[in-house]
Amino acid sequence: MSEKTLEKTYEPGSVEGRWADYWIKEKLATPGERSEKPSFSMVIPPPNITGALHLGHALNSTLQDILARSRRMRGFNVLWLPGIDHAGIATQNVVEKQLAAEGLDRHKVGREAFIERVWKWKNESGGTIINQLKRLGASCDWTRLRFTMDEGLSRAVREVFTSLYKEGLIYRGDYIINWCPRCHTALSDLEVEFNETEGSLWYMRYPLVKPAGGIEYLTVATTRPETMLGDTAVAVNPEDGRYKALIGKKVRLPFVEREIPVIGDDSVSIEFGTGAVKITPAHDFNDFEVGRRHKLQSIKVMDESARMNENAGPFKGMDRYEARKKVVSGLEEKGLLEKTEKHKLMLGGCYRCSTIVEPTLSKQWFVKVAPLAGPAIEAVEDGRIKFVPKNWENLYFDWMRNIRDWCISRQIWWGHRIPAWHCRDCGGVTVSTIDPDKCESCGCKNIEQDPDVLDTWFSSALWPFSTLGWPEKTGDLKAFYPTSVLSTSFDIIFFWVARMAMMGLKFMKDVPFREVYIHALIRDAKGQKMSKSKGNVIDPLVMMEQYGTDAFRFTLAVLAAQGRDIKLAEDRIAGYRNFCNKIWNVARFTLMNLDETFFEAMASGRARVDESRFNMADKWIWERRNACIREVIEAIDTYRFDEAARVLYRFVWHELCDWYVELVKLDLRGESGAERKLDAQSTLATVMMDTMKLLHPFMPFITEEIAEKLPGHAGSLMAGDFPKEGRAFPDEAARMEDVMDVIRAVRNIRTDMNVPPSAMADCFCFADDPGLRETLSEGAEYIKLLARVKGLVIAEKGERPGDSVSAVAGAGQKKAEVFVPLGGLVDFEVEEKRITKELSKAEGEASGLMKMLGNEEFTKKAPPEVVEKDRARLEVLEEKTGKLKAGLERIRT
RNA sequence: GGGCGGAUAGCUCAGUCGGUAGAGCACAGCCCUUACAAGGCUGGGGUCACAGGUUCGAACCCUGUUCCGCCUACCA
Repeated sequence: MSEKTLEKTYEPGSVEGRWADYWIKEKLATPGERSEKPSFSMVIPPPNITGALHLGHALNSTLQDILARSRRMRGFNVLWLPGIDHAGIATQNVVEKQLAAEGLDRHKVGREAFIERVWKWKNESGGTIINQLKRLGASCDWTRLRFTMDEGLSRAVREVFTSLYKEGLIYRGDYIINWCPRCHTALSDLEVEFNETEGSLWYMRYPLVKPAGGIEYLTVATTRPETMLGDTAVAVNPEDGRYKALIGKKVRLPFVEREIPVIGDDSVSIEFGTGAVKITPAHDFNDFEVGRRHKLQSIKVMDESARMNENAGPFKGMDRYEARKKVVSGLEEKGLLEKTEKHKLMLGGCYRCSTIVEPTLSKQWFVKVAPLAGPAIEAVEDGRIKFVPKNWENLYFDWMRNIRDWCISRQIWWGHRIPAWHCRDCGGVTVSTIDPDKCESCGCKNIEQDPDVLDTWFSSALWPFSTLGWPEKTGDLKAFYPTSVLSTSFDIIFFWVARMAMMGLKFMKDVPFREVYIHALIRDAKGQKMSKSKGNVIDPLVMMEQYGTDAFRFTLAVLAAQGRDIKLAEDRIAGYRNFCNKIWNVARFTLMNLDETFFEAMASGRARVDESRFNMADKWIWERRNACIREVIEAIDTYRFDEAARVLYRFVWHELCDWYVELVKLDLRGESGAERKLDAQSTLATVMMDTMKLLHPFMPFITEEIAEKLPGHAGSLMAGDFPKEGRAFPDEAARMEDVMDVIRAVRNIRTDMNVPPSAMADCFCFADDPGLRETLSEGAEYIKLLARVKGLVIAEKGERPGDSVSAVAGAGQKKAEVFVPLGGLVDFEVEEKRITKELSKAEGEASGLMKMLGNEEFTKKAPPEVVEKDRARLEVLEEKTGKLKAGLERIRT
């Protein structure tokens, strides 16, 4: 007995923390400085500093960890760089809430003190997700942890901003942007989330200044009546016969009594509404464009909180929704409201606070995207960046080709402050990487830095090179840029992938990553999106606590099929918890069977696995092991994590545990001699260790815990190597399968004939093929042990034993007829049914094959190997049906 | 409106070259056989959404239909 015994069940809670700490303490995820090994690098998609680990993070981190650990074990110099982003708006919201609780607000506190406060919050409670990732076992290089507001990364931001500005790719201008009236900041197009809402369409009459041809007024339809106060035109389609004559005429805007022109513009749909559209350039994206085309005046009617301003006449001071009601009722009183219809529309809300966004004219900083997008499109077109699965490329192209300029300024304080200084004297703008002390234009010192900060995604776009030290020319950049792969969710292809591609190509002259793996989205068991409001959120930390991190990780991996959403049900995790326990117990079995003699042999080097000393069972498991290694590597390299996990599951449970462990028990008992016992122990121990290595990228904790106790292992699996395929034994493995088939056939008979498991049976195997007889003789002890057989006879043919039940065994080329005598216990009726069933199945299959082989078209046109395969199959089936028929004959006579 | 994806066992899903439809879970029967009852053995269960087409042969390729997701869009 080994001293290293295991508990009967696996207790993840007691081992996970120890290993997580150990990996970090030993810095096992830190790549070698000057490594000869090929590089493999990834940057983590930086989670928000305000965030907690959710299933999306857990999935993505698990998959990345599988990549990182397997590559590391396979001899790559792996860098997986972790970090977090500063989440400008979200973080500011958190701290503003704190201030509000103290009866303060950021304006009372002041900019400098406020930012200090945010840093304080960051240091105290920000980035909890980092610890949660460590808990998940993520093998990031924690010594390289980065934060978007770090000094180095901030320098990269300034460098990029300045460079793009000098090149004219960053500009400042009056544009219509999405404004959040609660956060008081501009939002980029992507930060607005649209939802279908039940609204109304109001039909409003604008009186003509000079009624003509009996027409008194023009009716326009709108979903936002309050914006009419800022209307500066009414547009109609120039092709619209109804209104053609009115183009150039004027209408009088109710309430504010402004005279505005009727204009012709192609963008107006003739069919929708009345065919006449009110134009509010200061509060609508489309109207803004129309306004530019027709050089219309823009009149803002709301302030930064979306309250009506001085331009709103009698509605000044009202909230926009109150104003809407008052405008509608006012029009009604004047008889200018024609009708109201129910109308579904898409309303945009702030992605941080869901407040309905107000399109507003405002002075903002923009990145001119088109010149940057071109090269980024090309990089995907010519394959320098590959998407997996490939169809996501379409989404990328669509967006990149229809891209609008990116609004990068935010009216908040937490973030990278825009490195632009405005001159109070001459109005000139000075943009610089280092704080200037005078105006570039007039040389005066009366300058002031722009108050705005940059969109958080601006710094995230630089992440793949800023984290490696850019703009310094560092060794890390040289070794790890471009990164090998970026793993992320499809919903940030726009936010992040596309922008990284643009910035990487612009500033590094190379793609930021060679492959982009887009993982699935996790939904609940019913296929619904998880959300706090629905209450169907599964907390990964709770799952890890309850079922063990390894079980949880394995579940995520096995569900991560490409191109499909993941429906996560808790009982799946429980299922893989059982798998962990199975692994634990086969390890337990192994350790229980490695005795003193074995350890002594180990010490003297005699217990090394020796392929030339394998017996039939050893060769079979070795063959399966080789296949497992091959298939796992192939699957991981093509991002088929589900396939890899399935292969492992099958190997461990159905090959190693169900068969090899049962087969090897014979030799472990010492009945085949001490030498054979030692060989069996060596094979078992080796296969177990290899199994731990194979599983390690998926289940890092349990595998380390077990490997530590297995003989001949020191240190960590993580730092060790990955198993390599060994010698192949295809023919020997097939022979083992023939033996297994006989075992299955006997078990089958036993169950069907209700032979109690405790009763031993006799068995006769008749086989024409001498090779098969030899195989079965070699496997005789296995058949006895695993099919619970007492007396076993193997012969070419013989007297059919009396009162026996028969079956035909063999998945291989040749069939054996198996008889189990049951004394007086045979229920011939049951037996007849059994055989008839099997016979009809075989005959059905055979007749299908015969029909096909009888078809000349098939034999002529199908590839010869397919025809040959089917011929052989038919032959085997005919042998089988013959034997079954003979069996039936015997029963009936 | 445009685009993408899906429909295979009771459930969740694999199925890569077009060549015998698979797994896990669930279910049923028997079993506490010394690694494991979070287990073992055995079994039942499918018109591959529907209709055509291509082919010797289709779950797979093509066309159309139905249903279900998701993403996008300036019909105010």
